[in-house]
Amino acid sequence: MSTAATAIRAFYDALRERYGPQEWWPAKTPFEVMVGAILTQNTNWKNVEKAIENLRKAEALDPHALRATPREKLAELIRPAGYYNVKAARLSNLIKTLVDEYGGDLDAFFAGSVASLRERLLAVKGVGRETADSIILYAAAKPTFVVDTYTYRVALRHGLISEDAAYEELKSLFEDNLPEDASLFNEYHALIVRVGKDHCRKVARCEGCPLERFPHHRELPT
DNA sequence: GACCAGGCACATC
DNA sequence: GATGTGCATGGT
Repeated sequence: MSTAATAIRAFYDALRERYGPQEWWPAKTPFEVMVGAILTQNTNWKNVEKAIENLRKAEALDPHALRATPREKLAELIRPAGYYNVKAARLSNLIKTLVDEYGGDLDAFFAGSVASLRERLLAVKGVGRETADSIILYAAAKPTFVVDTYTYRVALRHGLISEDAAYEELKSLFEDNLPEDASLFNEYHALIVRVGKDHCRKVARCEGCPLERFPHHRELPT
């Protein structure tokens, strides 16, 4: 087995042992996962929760209701999540596709291969690679590895990648060295976010990190 | 008051 | 293809 594969698996074991199952994504339904995936772009999850709660209270948290909500009203409701005008437009784009082309039926929207679903999602303006992968993994429960800032930081700080590693490179690093299993990808990404929040922020607190015994403490780019 | 947080599209070179 | 910029709230 390659060095990378050994490290990827050892990291997982160490994280899983320390933290246990994460039971992601923190949402009640696949549709809420989709909404949350847009709202959490470059944004603290706590703020997203407030926005989702506003949508719920306004009874706008389902495909058809959200489709019928005017842009300005939507922006107002999701305000706590920040970038509210941009996100209202992005959310509208995604919901418009879901409702107008798939009748608001998530199973229909999610049908087919991971590759085809990913293309379908990336065609929506406002859905980039991380958002698409999050929806595929956490809403559709299909195997794709989600890369985010935490994935990058943890992998860089612990010597798995170089500073200029691209998204797809990081994604392949995990996918090529793990069995193709949606449950495993789900758990692994959630654990990375967990250790990222606890220990691997821009200003790292490496003491007590479950990955402490691995090569670490490489500086992050500014 | 600065810094940070589970990105993305767009302009420009 | 790489790099820079606007978008915005709420917690530390």
